[in-house]
Amino acid sequence: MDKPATNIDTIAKTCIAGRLRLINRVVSSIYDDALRPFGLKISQGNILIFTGKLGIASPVQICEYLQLDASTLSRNVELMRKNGWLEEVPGEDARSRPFRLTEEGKRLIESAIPAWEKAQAEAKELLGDDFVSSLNKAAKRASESNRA
Amino acid sequence: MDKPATNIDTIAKTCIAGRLRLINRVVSSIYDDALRPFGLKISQGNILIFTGKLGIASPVQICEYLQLDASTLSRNVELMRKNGWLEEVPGEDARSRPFRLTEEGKRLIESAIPAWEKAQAEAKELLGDDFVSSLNKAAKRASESNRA
DNA sequence: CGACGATAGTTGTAGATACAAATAAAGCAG
DNA sequence: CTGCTTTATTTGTATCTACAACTATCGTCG
Repeated sequence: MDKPATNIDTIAKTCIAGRLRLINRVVSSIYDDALRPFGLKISQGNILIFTGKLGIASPVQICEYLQLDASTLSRNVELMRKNGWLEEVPGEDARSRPFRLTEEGKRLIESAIPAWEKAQAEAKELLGDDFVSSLNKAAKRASESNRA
Repeated sequence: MDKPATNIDTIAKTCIAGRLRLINRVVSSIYDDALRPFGLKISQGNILIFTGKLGIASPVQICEYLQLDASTLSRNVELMRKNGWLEEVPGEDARSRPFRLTEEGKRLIESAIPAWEKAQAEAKELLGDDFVSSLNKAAKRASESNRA
């Protein structure tokens, strides 16, 4: 009710961003470790997955879904294209550079699924059911937020 | 009960790491925007906060609390030292390089608190109470996990 | 059709992040 | 005291990330 003076200890104990970033580091490392044998990191893995879901994906679509900066996606796509996992698809609008999974990209995903399942189980175990169940709703909200 | 074949759609809909990374991007940008007038980002802010909490902090302590790689911290500390927010403190063990907040660093934190409060409120509003309440427990677990 | 604003991507720059390898000092076994 | 192991940190390298600025194309209004 009252508004106590915020101090360093309060921030250390309650900062949402700090906690999220910490959890993010730990969880990403779980998935990165599991996917390392495939030369894949979860950052790129999620882009591949959404590309596969869309069939033909435009950068702007992926950026909107994942709330990624366009320049970040651009560089990630370039790397995955070099790896042979994605290929460009010519489209009508010359401004856009849509892309899709290559056959090799599809095979990569298929082969990495057991590793993903293992990481997913480990993350669930670590974070607890409460947190994981509330994650969906929060992610939906965040994905739909239009911060710039 | 049964174990259905995991497919791309399942992963897209359920991947914990993907959701966390998405939320992390959105939430970090809320705090970064709020802190930008101070030349501070939330990544460095959290290190400053924990340093302040400890008084004199060693890299290894901060890394353990925040589950940060030592090399990451090393570079972040170097930047903040150049900014005049942190200073080294000589210690007994010549292997360690403990540091603490400078007066300027303390003033920076004090002045940025209202901006932090604003970002914190915005993040809470965006993510919802369920998620935020489950965050503490999850972060504690993640912080104590000894991956690595 | 021509100018102009909106949309889509890329490039320059910089910080955040981690892994592997290198460096340096402490501790310990003998 | 000497050599080996452990601990603490830094450096090399690469990816992830975003902001600002730039380029190219599209749409539209006249």
